[in-house]
Amino acid sequence: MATRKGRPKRIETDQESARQSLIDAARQSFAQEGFEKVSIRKIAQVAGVDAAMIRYYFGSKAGLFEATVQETLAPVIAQFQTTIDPQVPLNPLRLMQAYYRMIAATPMLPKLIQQVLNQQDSPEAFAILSASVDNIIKRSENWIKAFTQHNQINPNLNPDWIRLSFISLMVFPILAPKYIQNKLGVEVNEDWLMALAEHNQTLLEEGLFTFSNQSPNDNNDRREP
Amino acid sequence: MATRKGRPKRIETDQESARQSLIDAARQSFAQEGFEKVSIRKIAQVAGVDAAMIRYYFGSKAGLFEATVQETLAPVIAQFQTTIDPQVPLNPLRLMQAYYRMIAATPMLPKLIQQVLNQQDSPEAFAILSASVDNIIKRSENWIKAFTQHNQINPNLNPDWIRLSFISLMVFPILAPKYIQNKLGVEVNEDWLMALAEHNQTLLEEGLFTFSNQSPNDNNDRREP
DNA sequence: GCTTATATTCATCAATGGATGAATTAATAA
DNA sequence: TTATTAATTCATCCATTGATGAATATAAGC
Repeated sequence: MATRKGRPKRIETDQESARQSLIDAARQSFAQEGFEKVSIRKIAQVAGVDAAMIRYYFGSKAGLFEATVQETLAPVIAQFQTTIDPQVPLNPLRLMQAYYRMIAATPMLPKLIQQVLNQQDSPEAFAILSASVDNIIKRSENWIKAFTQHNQINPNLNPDWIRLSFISLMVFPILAPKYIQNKLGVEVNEDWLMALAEHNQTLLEEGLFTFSNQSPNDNNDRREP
Repeated sequence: MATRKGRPKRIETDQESARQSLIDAARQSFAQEGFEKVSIRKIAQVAGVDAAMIRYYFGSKAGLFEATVQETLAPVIAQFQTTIDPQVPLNPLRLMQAYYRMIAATPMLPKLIQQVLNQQDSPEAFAILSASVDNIIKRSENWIKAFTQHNQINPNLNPDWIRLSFISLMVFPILAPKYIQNKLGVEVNEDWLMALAEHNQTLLEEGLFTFSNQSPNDNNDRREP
């Protein structure tokens, strides 16, 4: 931004502060290319700022990642947590919708989360995430237990894995590689995500077929007896 | 391996060739840490070989990645393709089982595939993969069309997305970050995967609940009317 | 046996990347 | 007004990395 050295004159236009520009550029770059692949020089260039500003504001590249993830996740997770607030029992559809609204508002979130979860860098961000995950897991345990006790869950399923199934349906579409997303007609925006939530719920409730207990084999399938 | 310079004496023990050691080390390292993160020196060290061997056999780091992915994928994909051979109509359960057998035999495959699909490096490997994906997508189209024409698919579902659902259930568990896998009790070995295949199929066929069309809300759920 | 091809290590180069201190300019406090 | 603090660029250092050209030792062909 600043063309010459020294502290820039205060200007009252709406251009972002250098710090914020860096966070924005970092969020974008880290999500797209991953922590290792992007250089601080590239990020600084995208932000239109000298690379030394990263040290000034965040201490290091890792610090920038930390701050980026935290400032991106924190508000959105907080919002998410209130949406599924503990006063109201956990409802899978509502959980999924809350999650999808969160994603729609910040599309690069999934990739960022994936990175935090994979490379254990950024302990702060990891703490935020794992706390949220633990919360959901914990509450879903009660949910499943209640349903199991009332024999409402299909006895042919492994009850330990229905959370896995639920999360698979919920998360994979928005986490899949772009190539796969294109092949499968994935389009991450609010409308599409809300429709997918309905689709997923219907699938979980009713199954894939018109007539239950019908095998999904091909018409002329010849399987071993 | 060789301690001193020059071509090593031929030895009849069963130790691998340097080339093979490199491929093995690379497969391991690339899958665990990603292309950018691992250095050729690290790979060479794991392989017990000088880093210059990478240039000698593969030309470059990218060449090593290419060769690694190709030599890892090619045989396994070929096997996979025959398992779902075109003579026999595509059966989802069989497809999933074939896929899981492939994964069980080569556990680092999913991460490798993910990398190839994400970073467009390694055009050869990408070609192998996309050919296989295209094949499956194409054949599943027929499968879905047939079912749709006979009104066998739940009309409340979006037929364009049932492949997405299927693949979500199939792929996410083995692709999820380790942290999530642990939380959800994922354990990638043949037995577990085969059981998961059954679970997934049951879920798709019958849905989650004992009584169809029952809403999965909490008992005392208070949702907006 | 001599020559050529093969397989291997070693030393090093050039590029890239992250980190850092200094210089510079503006805002703010005393 | 002056001294201090804040915000910024610039030049540069140092480590890591991928690539490369020897040098060296064995195997293989004639």
